[in-house]
Amino acid sequence: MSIKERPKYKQIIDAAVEVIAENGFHQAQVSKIAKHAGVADGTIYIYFKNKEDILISVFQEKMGDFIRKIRAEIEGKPSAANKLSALVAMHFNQLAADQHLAVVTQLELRQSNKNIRSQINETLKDYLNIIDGIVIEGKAHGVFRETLDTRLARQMIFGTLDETVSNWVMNEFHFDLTALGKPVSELLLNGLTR
Amino acid sequence: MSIKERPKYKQIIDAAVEVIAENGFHQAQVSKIAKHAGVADGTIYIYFKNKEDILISVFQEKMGDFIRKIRAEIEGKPSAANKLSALVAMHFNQLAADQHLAVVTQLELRQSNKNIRSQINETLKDYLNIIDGIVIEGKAHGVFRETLDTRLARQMIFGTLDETVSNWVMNEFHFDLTALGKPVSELLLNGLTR
Amino acid sequence: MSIKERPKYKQIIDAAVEVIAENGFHQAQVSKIAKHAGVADGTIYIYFKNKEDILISVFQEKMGDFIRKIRAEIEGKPSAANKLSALVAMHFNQLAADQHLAVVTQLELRQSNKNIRSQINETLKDYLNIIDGIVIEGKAHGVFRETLDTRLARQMIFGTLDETVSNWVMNEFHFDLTALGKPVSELLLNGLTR
Amino acid sequence: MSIKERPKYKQIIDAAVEVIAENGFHQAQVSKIAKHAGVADGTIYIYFKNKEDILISVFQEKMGDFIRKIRAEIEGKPSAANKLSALVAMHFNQLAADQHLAVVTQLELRQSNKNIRSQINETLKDYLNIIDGIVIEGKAHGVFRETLDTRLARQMIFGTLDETVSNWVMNEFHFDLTALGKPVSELLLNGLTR
DNA sequence: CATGAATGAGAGTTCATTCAT
DNA sequence: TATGAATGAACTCTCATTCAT
Repeated sequence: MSIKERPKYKQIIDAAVEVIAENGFHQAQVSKIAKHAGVADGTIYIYFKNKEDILISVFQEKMGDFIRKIRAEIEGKPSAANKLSALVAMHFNQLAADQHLAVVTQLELRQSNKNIRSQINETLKDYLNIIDGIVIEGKAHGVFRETLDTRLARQMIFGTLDETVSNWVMNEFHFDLTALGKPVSELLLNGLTR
Repeated sequence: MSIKERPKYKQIIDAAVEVIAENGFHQAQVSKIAKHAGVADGTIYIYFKNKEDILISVFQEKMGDFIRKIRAEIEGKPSAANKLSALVAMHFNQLAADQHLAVVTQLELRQSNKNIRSQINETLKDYLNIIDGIVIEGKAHGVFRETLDTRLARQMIFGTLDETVSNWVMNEFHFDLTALGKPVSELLLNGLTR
Repeated sequence: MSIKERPKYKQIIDAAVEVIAENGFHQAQVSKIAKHAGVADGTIYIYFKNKEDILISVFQEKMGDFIRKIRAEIEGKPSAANKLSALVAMHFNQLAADQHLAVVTQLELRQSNKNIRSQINETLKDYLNIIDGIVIEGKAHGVFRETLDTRLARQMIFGTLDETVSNWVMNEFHFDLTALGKPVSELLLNGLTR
Repeated sequence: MSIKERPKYKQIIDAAVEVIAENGFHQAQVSKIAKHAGVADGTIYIYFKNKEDILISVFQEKMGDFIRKIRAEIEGKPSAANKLSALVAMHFNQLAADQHLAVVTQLELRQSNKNIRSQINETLKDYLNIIDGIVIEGKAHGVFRETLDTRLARQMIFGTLDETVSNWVMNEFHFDLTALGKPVSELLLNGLTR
C-alpha cells in the first residue's frame, strides 16, 4: 500500500488543515499538527519529507479533489457559458461547504514562503487550464468574442472568483457565498460574450 | 519637524522595500534594513515602534502615493468609463515603473502575519473606495448597468488587476504590463457597460 | 516519571547555582547554564518555562532541602530554646557547607526583579513560619517572655541570621560561620528569655 | 562652586529616587531620570560619570543626611541604652517620613550589581561604626554584658532594624513603623544588657 | 554648559528536525 | 513503524553613552 493511502497520511493532512485554520499559519507548529493527528512528532517525518512538504501536500490533496469535482460537473455541459456558470457555482459551493479549507487556502497558506507558493501555483495550473479550456471553447463556438485574449480572460475569471472568496473569508463568512454564484456568472459572461 | 518628515524616515522605508524585494520577506532582518539605510540598528527604533511598524509604514507610505496619483489622474476625466481606463492604466504603469515595489506588495508583504495584513487591508480600503466611486458614478450616469452590484463589480475590477499584476510578478516581469492597460480596461468595461 | 524527577532537571538547577555563584546574577546567561549542565540551550526550555522559572526553581528546590533538614533536626528537641539553638546551628552549618549556595541566596538572587523576589519571599515564608512556631512555643511554655511580639521576635532572629551570613559572604568567607552558631544563639536567647 | 552644590546635581539625585521608587530599579533608565529632572540625557553625564555613579551618589547623599541626623540626636544622650533607643527611633522615623527613600534603599537599590552594592556597603560602614560605638560604650560602662562580641551585637541590631523596615516596605507600609521604635529598642536592650 | 539624535553590543527563546530506543 | 526527548541556529529590541551643534 502506497504511503499516501495509509490512514495516517490523511489524518495528518486533515490535522494540518484544522490546526492552520484554527491557529493561523504562523502558529501551526509541527508538534501541534502531530498532536492533533494523534501521532508523535517523529511520525510526521515518516510520511512527509519536511514541514513544507506537509503544506504543499495539503494544497495538492485538497486542490485535487476540488478540481476533480469541478471537472466532473462541467464535463457534460453543452456550452462554454454553461460550463463557466457551473465552474463558478462549484468554486463557491465547495469552499462555502468547508470554511476551514477556505481559510487555509485563501488566507493562511498565502503567508508561506516563495518555495511553497511556487509549488502551490504549480498545482493551481490544472485549475487555470480548465478555465482556459472553457474560454477557448467559447471563442471557438462563437459564444465569446473571438478577439478575447485567453490569458486576460482567465485572469479576470480567476481574479474575480478569488477576490470574492477572499472577501467572504475576511468578512468572516457574514454573507452567503453560494448565492453569489449566479450574479458573478452573469457579470463574467457579460464581459466575455459578444 | 515631525519624525515622518526627517530624512532618515524615508531612507529606512526605501531601504526596507529594497531589502524585502531582494531577499524576501522572511530574510529581511532589521539589521539588514538598517545597514542598507546607512543607519545603526538602534536608529530604526527611534523612527519605528518595532519591525511590524516598519512593514505597515512601508505599505501606507507607498500606497498613499499610489492612491494620490491615481486620484489626481482620474479627477478630471469626463465619464466613469474614462476614469476606469485611467485607473487601470495608472495601476499597471505605477507598478511597472517600480518592480521592487511590485514584488513587495504583490508577493512578500502577503506573507506577513494577521496583524500586519489587517493593517494593510485597512490602507487598501481607500483604493477600493475609489473603485466603488467609479462604479456608482457609472451606474448613476447610465454608462454601467443599473442592476450591477457595486461590491461584485469592485471585486471583479480589483481581482482582475491584482491577479494580472501577480501573474506579471510571478512570471518575473517577462511580459509588458503597461501594454495590458488597454485590453484589460476594454475587457472590464465590456463586463460593466449596458 | 515527573519532569522534576528526571536527572536533567537537577543537573540544570545545580548548573544554575554554580554559574550564578561564579559569574554573578547578571552574567548568568541561559546558554552558559546550559553548557555547564551539559545540555543544549533548547533543552532548558523543556524543563523550565523561561529564565525566571529557573531562578525561582533554584531557590525553591534548595530552600526546600534547607527547610526540610532544619525541620527534621528541631523536631525532637525538648524546648523552644533548644529548637532555636538547633535552627541557628543548622542555618549556619548548611550555608557554610555550600558556599556557592550562600553566594547565590545572599547576594546574587537578590538582584533579581520584583517578580522573582516575590516568588522567593513566598518560599521563604515556610521558614519564617518555623521561627514563629518556636517563638510561640517558647512563650506558651514560659521560656520566652509572654509580652514578646512574635513578629518582632521573628524579625530579630531572622534579621540577625541573615545579616550575619551576608557579612560572612561579603567578607569572602574569611571567618568561621559555623563557630558563630553558639554565641548567636546565646545572644538571641538572651533577648527572648524572661 | 563645586559641582555637587549646583542645583541640577540635587535635582538629578532627587529625580533618581522618585523614578526608582515609582518604576523600580530595572525600569529606571537614565533618560527617564533626565526627563524627571528636567534636563537632557547628556546633561546627566556632566554631573555624573555614569549610571552607577548616580545610584551610588543617591545612596551616599541620602545616607549622609541619615547618619548626620542620627549622630546629632544621640550625641548628648547619657547612656548607651539611651543612645541605642534614640538610634532605633531615628532609624524608623526617618524612613517612615520618606517612603520613597525607604523603597529605594530597602528594595530597589539591592537589585544593583556587585560593584554598586560594595560601594553602598562602604557608605554603610559609617552607620555600622556608630552602632559599634554604642555597643563598646555600653560594655565599657557596664550597661551591656562584657562578654558581648561587638560584631555580633552590631549584626543583631542592624539585622533586626533592617529586617523590620524591609517587612514594613514589603507589606506596603500597612503598619505603623514609628510605633515599633519602643518595643524593638526594648527587645534589643533585653538581649544586650546584663 | 546644555542638548538629544544616534549608536551598537548583547541575550532569551522558538521550533523544525533527528535518532536512539 | 512509531516514539518524543534533545538539539542549536537565528533574530528582535533596549538603553547607557557619546559628540556635533
